[in-house]
Amino acid sequence: MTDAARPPGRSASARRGTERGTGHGTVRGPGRRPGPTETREAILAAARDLFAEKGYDGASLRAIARSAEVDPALVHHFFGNKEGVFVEAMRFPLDPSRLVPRVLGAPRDRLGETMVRTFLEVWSDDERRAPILAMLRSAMTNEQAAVLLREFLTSALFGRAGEAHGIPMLRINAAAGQMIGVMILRYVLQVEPIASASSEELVELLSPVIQQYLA
Amino acid sequence: MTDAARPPGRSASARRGTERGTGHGTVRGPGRRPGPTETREAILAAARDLFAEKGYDGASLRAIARSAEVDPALVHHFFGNKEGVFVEAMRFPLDPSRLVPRVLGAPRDRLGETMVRTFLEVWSDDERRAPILAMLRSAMTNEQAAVLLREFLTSALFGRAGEAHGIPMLRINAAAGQMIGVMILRYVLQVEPIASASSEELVELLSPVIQQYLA
DNA sequence: GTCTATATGATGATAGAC
DNA sequence: GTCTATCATCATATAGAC
Repeated sequence: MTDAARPPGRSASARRGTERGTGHGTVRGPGRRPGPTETREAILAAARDLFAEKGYDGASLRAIARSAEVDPALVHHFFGNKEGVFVEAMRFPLDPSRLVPRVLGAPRDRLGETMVRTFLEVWSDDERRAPILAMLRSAMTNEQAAVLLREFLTSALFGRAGEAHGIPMLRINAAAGQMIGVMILRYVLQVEPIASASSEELVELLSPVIQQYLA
Repeated sequence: MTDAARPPGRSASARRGTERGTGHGTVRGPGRRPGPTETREAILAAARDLFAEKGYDGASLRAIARSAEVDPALVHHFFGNKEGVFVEAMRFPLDPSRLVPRVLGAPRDRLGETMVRTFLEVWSDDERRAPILAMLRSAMTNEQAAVLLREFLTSALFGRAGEAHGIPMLRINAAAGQMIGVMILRYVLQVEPIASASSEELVELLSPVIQQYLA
């Protein structure tokens, strides 16, 4: 179902406040409520966080509803089923059509550094890390999610990079493996000292290796 | 409502399908059966497989019992609770006191190659890959498992390597990240072409990088 | 749009019969 | 040692009232 029917403008509402139900702080005039816009987004935000933390199987619809402070039945109402919530929450985890050209558009002798910086930039940002972590965690134990992530990696990222610059696919895989592995150690397992290392330290450490793979 | 009559679903006492044997060829005289040895091991074998496939949270005790063809209550009888099964199944996923010296005992100019070969050897073997995959999958979504794996990595593997050879810990982390990331792409996500690459191809591809980190 | 109520089934765990 | 029976809790999903 498309979100064709959106109420115009007007975003003031006490929907997600600390208290719900009777007695909002904001006085609302007569007329219909602002519509599903806010609730829908609240559910998606909660879903992204929970999928990121627990993976697809570990994040329950009820927990998502609880976190978004809505009724579990509403989640079904908006998205049909759990898979619907997931694919919607995973929409545009990152935009490869922007990121890949940015990395590969760098001077040939700085490909490695640029890729490392791009990776670190995305993973440092909570908002952008969440959907990626969600995909990764889900793909580790859920076959459907694994297929989704594999397709995304091969066609949207690796393929785009390979055909445009003639870099052997195996080397792209190795470079990606280096970055993914480091991100898991840093952000998931939180192994020291790499978890606390600064971005600059990591750029210095990893750039030569990625450069070696890509050039 | 109490569902009093639950169909057992399988025949009375078809004990084990695969003959796991006692291991020693000695003929046993009359008397009582060898005890719980077989059943216990069967449960652990099934647990290792299921934890490897689904991770800690995804593998249920009932599924483990089903796979081992024993009653679910037996699992509790032997191991107390789910955590008990897990720690028992994870006993000696690999022996760091053998592997680390083997890698670091190599000639200095072949450290990288030796580490890559050791990694590939362990991961290529289904029996040895299973418990590692189980730990990794579990650690991705379960905090307790993550602590377990982090402790194991830092103290048993990285620490041992670092203090003995004066290699900066951050470089060890980076090398481990490279190998872990590649193993995930190869064995979990099964991204091509790295999933189908031969061991020799990977040795050629990865050894220089690991060498660079460790030397 | 929102919620109550409910159908249906799986999970971890325990008590106790043989 | 092995199993039946049961508990309390959680899950996904649906039907339908307001």
